[in-house]
Amino acid sequence: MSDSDKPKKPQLIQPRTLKGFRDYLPESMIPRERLIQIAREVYRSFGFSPIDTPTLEYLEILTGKGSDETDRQLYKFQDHGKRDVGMRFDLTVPLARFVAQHINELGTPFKRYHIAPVWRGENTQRGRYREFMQCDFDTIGTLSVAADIETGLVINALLSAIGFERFTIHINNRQVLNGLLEKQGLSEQATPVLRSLDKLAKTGEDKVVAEMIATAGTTEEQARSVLTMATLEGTDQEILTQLKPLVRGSELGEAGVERLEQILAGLQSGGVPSERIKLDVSIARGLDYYTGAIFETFLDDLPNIGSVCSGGRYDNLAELYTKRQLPGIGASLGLDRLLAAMEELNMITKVKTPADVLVTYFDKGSLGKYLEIAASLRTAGIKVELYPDTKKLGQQLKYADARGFDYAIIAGEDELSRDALQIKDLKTGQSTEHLIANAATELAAIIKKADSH
RNA sequence: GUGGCUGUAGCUCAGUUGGUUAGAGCACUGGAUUGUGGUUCCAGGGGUCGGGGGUUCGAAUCCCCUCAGCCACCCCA
Repeated sequence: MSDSDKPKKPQLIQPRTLKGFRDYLPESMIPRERLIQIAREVYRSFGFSPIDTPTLEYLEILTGKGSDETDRQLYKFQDHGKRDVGMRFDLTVPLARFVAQHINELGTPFKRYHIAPVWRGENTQRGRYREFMQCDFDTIGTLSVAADIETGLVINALLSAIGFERFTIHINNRQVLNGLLEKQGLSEQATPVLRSLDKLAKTGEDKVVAEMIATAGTTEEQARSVLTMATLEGTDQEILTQLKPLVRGSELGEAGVERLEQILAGLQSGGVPSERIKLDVSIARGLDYYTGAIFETFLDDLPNIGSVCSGGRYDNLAELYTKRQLPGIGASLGLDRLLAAMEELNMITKVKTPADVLVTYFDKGSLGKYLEIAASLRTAGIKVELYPDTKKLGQQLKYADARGFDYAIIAGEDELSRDALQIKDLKTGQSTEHLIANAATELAAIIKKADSH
């Protein structure tokens, strides 16, 4: 038989995902959804409302602020109607468009949260993907310090609800930085100066000074004075005291310091433990549009992973799309970073099922009975899976074990003849017999008790 | 976008100076006289050695290209 006569193998397409794009298996999706669920509940508990916007926007909406970086990272193409479109690269630009378009219906202040994927065609690295989730919350249309404080309260509530106890919210105010720059005659070069300053923790003082001289054209003296302020140390109160003379004479700077004092006091009133708050004059965040309070949150046990929740105040969110000035403040939870951190800190229990209980399919003729049992358990709020085949009990339990179920229901002819079933605790291996009629309430109580531990 | 490192089974890797039918552990599927898992034992499925081209009698092994991953830089609106 020659090669050409051999039956051809069907040509298979290699299953693969695009660079920077990921599949999520149940094992990783379950903790992921849990985190998103917690974020939703916390946001809602502060009165933020959910919104969503389209994945695709007109290209001009997204490139409005255009820079080379935008071009490099934006996924863009022409749709079938020859329109130039792009995929959103963050949730802030769509929010700006959204409020410009709907602010009259929404009214101010407007508080929204938005949890959705965004796309950036940037180079991949650990923790940096081309498709990733953002979890933003923002308050639009108020300058009140109450909104600034609330942002910190939300961050505290979020991380606490997720299960973190040891974390620090670093707080700064761009006004202070800008006030100082104003005094130094560096207002024009604010952006490159702050961009350099933001690298302080990473590269060290001398390099930052060198970069400021090189890229922002400052004198060494100017650069040093910016650093003097940025490297102030001590308690929050001590830093505030040292800050005051440094900004004296700059209206902006003085207002900024006062604002910081109010925010710190407010967070305390709001119940945030003082060890979780740190006035940090060195954080600037690269983003140009921040004009007021700035937040970055670090895990005390894993500071190297970077900020897991950051944000800040901006003066004019939607200036590209409307004449109406809309100030606001918001922040974003770094979902991927947080999940990576939780994994590293062993805060994630590995399960492959969302269900609590596996109902084994034991006696072939009793499928109806098993369906009834499963239904009654669900009615009691228990998540239940019914095994679909009458395999040997040992194998069904093996399945339950491998997937991470906590309990199995076992009921063969013997139990069913007594209108009873066994609840087997898969962690301890012990089983108890219950009347079917009472099983749902009793199991719900058992689960509740186990959860509270 | 720039530079460096890596790529053998789903995962972690072994594979002698290029030499027959490419291996192990874990995982997966099934079984160990048909009502109880996480231990053990047995068996099985699964790999065009990332892909393409080249050198060679012969390539997982050497060369080129490409794709993907990791690290650093850039950047992070």
